[in-house]
Amino acid sequence: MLTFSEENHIKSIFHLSAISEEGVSTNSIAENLNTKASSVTEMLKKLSEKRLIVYKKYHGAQLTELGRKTALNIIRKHRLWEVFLVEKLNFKWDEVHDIAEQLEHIQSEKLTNQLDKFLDFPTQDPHGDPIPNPAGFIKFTPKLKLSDLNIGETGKFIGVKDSSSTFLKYLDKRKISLGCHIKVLHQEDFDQSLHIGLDDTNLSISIKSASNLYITKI
Amino acid sequence: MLTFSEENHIKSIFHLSAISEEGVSTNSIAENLNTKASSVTEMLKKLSEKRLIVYKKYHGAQLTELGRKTALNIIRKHRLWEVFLVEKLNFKWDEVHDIAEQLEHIQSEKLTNQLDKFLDFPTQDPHGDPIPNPAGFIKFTPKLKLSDLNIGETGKFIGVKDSSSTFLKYLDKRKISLGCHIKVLHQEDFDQSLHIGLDDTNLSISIKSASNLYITKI
DNA sequence: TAATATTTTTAGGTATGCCTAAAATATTTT
DNA sequence: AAAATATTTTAGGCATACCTAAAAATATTA
Repeated sequence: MLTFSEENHIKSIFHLSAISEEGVSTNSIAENLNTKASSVTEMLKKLSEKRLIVYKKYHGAQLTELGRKTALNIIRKHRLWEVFLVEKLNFKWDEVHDIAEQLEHIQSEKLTNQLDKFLDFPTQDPHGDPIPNPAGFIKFTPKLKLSDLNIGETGKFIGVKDSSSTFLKYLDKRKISLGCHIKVLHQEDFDQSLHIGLDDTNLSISIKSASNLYITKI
Repeated sequence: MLTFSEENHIKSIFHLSAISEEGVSTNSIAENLNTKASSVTEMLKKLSEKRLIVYKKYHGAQLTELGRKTALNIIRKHRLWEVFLVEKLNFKWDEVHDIAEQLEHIQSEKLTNQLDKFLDFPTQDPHGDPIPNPAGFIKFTPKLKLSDLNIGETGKFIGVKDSSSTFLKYLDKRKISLGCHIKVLHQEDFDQSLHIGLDDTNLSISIKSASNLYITKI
């Protein structure tokens, strides 16, 4: 049985591992968890004793197979709860994270599996991230961007890559909101900008903006 | 924001208050929470400072109005989650308590209210206990026993008063299991024993046993 | 490669929530 | 009402999970 803090550290190391193959640095974990490097060092020693990570002083942490399984189980729970909140309780995409952060720590394998069944075994969470199966297997599917679609295809807007407030305001102004359906109508040759159909209106967005929008094909 | 431990103490005091009008004793709380009297004393001081209880040294604790509201909110969450687990995730009555003990601490008013709506505003949990409304109002309905039914009425078996293993074995042998429907067919004059209909079989049980079975009318 | 800068660890401190044992208070019995 | 018993509080410890500041190790750069 792990504490909330231990679980959060494991999860953090998992997410940060995706970025580089190297050990995950103490500072990056501290930053990710809004805590201090010295606190992380203590925790790394503990997790190492519990065989969840391999830790060498001054050289960061790497998850063991056990640690990876543990992380994926937490992520599985997090994402299943997010699906539940959005699909069953009518939450919006951007409201679910904090609640799922709490729910992901609930301990009951049966609960997780029954929830999975109740939701009809979803493969993605509301942000388009894959949901690990009970064995901790995760299907790695690179996130699709709007700019990856071919002319004529339609996508559902599920997230942003760069979430700077300037960009979010840009989206607001153009009424591009989460969950809306976007059809790629045409691409300009000279600047690669895209003409897109959104509800009943057409508009044009730069290739830079288009590659900042995550979508799922529909 | 209260810690899990603070919430558990508040809940414990609420449940123990139902028994007597007096202040709830340190020892009874300790026993209820599987902890020690000295730990409870510390906590009572803290809860008193937070205006959740009135605490006088050596004379136990009583909830303030704020404390009562707090307790009822936790109980509301606990019971709503129990309904969710039984009705939506197919848990059995006796499997839900430990999970609900965890879920009752999740902080999100919106979550609680959306869950309430999703479950179609249930008024009772799977054990027949009433669910407080968002304002902390609880409809006190004395638990019905099988012996309270009139001849011809049918009840759903939702719990036992005395849960001694001899009694549970007695129920097992007679195939009286949680959730089953029991119709009162006839009462013997000389010993008040009841003839009851259970699925396709009839059987006879003593008035003592009948007043040990909690039911809801259906 | 030596000096400097950055990162990480260690050392020592705090709050929470638990514990045991001893002291203080309340209750019951004689 | 005094003695015996039971309950409750205080005092002092322990583990977790945080913190700051100083020391140690690593990385960078001149």
